[in-house]
Amino acid sequence: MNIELTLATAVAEALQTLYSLEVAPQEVVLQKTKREFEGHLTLVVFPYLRASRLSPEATAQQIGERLAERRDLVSGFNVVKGFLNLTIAPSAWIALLNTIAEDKEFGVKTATESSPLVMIEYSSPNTNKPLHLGHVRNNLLGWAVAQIAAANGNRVVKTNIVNDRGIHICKSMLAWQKFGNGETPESSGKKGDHLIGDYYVAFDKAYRAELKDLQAQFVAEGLSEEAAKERAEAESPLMQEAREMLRKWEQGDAEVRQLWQTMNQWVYAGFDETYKKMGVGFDKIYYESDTYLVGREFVLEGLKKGLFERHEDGSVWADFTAEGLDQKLLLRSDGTSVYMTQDIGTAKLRYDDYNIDKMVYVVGNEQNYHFQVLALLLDRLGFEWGKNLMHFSYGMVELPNGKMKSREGTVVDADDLMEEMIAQARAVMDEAGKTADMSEAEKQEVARVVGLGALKYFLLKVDARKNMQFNPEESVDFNGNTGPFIQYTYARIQSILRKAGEAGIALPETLPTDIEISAKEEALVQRLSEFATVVAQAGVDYSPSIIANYCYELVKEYNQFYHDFSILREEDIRKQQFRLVLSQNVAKIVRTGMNLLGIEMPERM
RNA sequence: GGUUCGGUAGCUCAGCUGGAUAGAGCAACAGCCUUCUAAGCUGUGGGUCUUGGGUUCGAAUCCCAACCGAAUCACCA
Repeated sequence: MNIELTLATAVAEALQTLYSLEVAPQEVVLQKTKREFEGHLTLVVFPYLRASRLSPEATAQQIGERLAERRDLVSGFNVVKGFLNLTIAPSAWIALLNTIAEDKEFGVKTATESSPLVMIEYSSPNTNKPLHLGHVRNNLLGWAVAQIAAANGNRVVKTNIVNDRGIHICKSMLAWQKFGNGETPESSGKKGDHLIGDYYVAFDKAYRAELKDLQAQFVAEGLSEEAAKERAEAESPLMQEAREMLRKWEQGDAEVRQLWQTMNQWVYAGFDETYKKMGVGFDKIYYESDTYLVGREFVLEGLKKGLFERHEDGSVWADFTAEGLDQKLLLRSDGTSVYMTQDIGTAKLRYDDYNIDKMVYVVGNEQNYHFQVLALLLDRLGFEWGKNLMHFSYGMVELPNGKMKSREGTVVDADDLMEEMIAQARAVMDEAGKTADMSEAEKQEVARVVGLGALKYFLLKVDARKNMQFNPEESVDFNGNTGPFIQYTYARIQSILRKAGEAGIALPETLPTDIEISAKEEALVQRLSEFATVVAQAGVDYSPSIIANYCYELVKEYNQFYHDFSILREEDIRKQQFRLVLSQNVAKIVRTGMNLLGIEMPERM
């Protein structure tokens, strides 16, 4: 039962009989009737005027009369200029609600073995500092995109490439050796990622102090400010030590490797905790320390095949001037890998591990250029999905006074943020006092679900492509277009259903189609049925925000309904049953939608 | 400068495969808790959809240009 398609087919038939016009039902555009007009679906007849050779009004009237013959479907119509507003028969809405109700996974398609395999890379952290607000947006988007892809019948592999090697981790290691006293997560009571992050900051601080001293010294020796700065950067002992450590790491120096292993393990333990709290996870994790050499070999192979060129100093480049881009460095003159090389290596390993049909990289928009080049590179190297790779590019999260800057201490830490949201949810809960009868454990669980729901919804409701503003004060608002508002409505529906159950009200498997229902109820059923389209659309556009906004609109509409109709006090049992089934399905669909976004729903709040 | 992306209410954002009088939330103001959970509902005020052209029955939506903002164009990742 699909009203829109049935109606579109009827319209196509009408166009055929009336005007001998061949139009596929899929091409017939029926839009939702605007609130100010009567009707459910509207056909814009302007496109058919050429065929009808009549005025817009007359054409609409003619098609309307034709459609009105389908009494099971259309109960009336009206014409406003070139707009044919069609009113769908109440029985059709009830039948539609029945089909929605019997489908436990309405709007969601399941994958089969032959479904396309989509690999989604997201998160991709560096191991030298804890996750911050920017990562949170990445993780939530990545998880949601994966869920949506799966809901559209794809096989999905969620992957993470951990940037576990390089100068950045050496800085933390060095600082830990030089400035620390051998503290561990256990001894310090800090999460591993935070501990390492602190040493990274310590390195940076010491390095800057050192640079400043050196620069002053060189200026005193007669160099200009600029030249002194350059020389200081080149000669900084701390940085040289870090580089030396990286060299040792690459040579496999046992001691350095040991330290590296230990410290990375601390960080992973910390990340795991954060991921778990955030509710995200991965099917397969790759480590850059495993992939960077693969990439190098692959580039050298490509070089042999003449795909790339070697410059005099020994560096290897890919030339994309023909594609309108620049030359891109692939190997440094000393033969070591760069970022791009590693991505090639990772791609190669993934291609060996999985039969990937589509690769999606969830990475910030500051890397748009990188992925443009990577697509061309992979294509040139012969990866079938190379040119079809999708860079799911999202905008930055800005604070009210600009970007997050670690040096200014304005970085919003992921762990802190989640804790604050949960604490805030708890405070609101306690103040409202509705959950006074809950156990402490239940209260904590509800606060967790609501606090995280607020954060997740806030970050996902905005179009991913856009930069967005995160106002720490406003974002803890739980009123209006927020996650908690949606969760609250859901919890209320659950409450009604519980009470109905306690009162012994049984819900029929199938509602009879001759119940009298109101326009608001019809509109709600219509809204519910749109969910399938919304999920499909979100799958095409890779857009979690479409689902978020749909959930909000559905819930908002339900709330108005909720205030207009009492359900448990309704005397007409058939009407009551209809409303209960309707509410139940609103809850079901909202839960499905929110779960796609990684947002849990509380049974009470 | 090149490339890419954005500019919608005081603020944060929907709407963008062209359709009727451009929508929410926040903030402001006025109402609604003996009635299924007030994290709610109702109402009021708030807009030359950056600007200028073009396409057409019709443009916030598509095209071109300008202006403003962001990102990027490293032997960093």
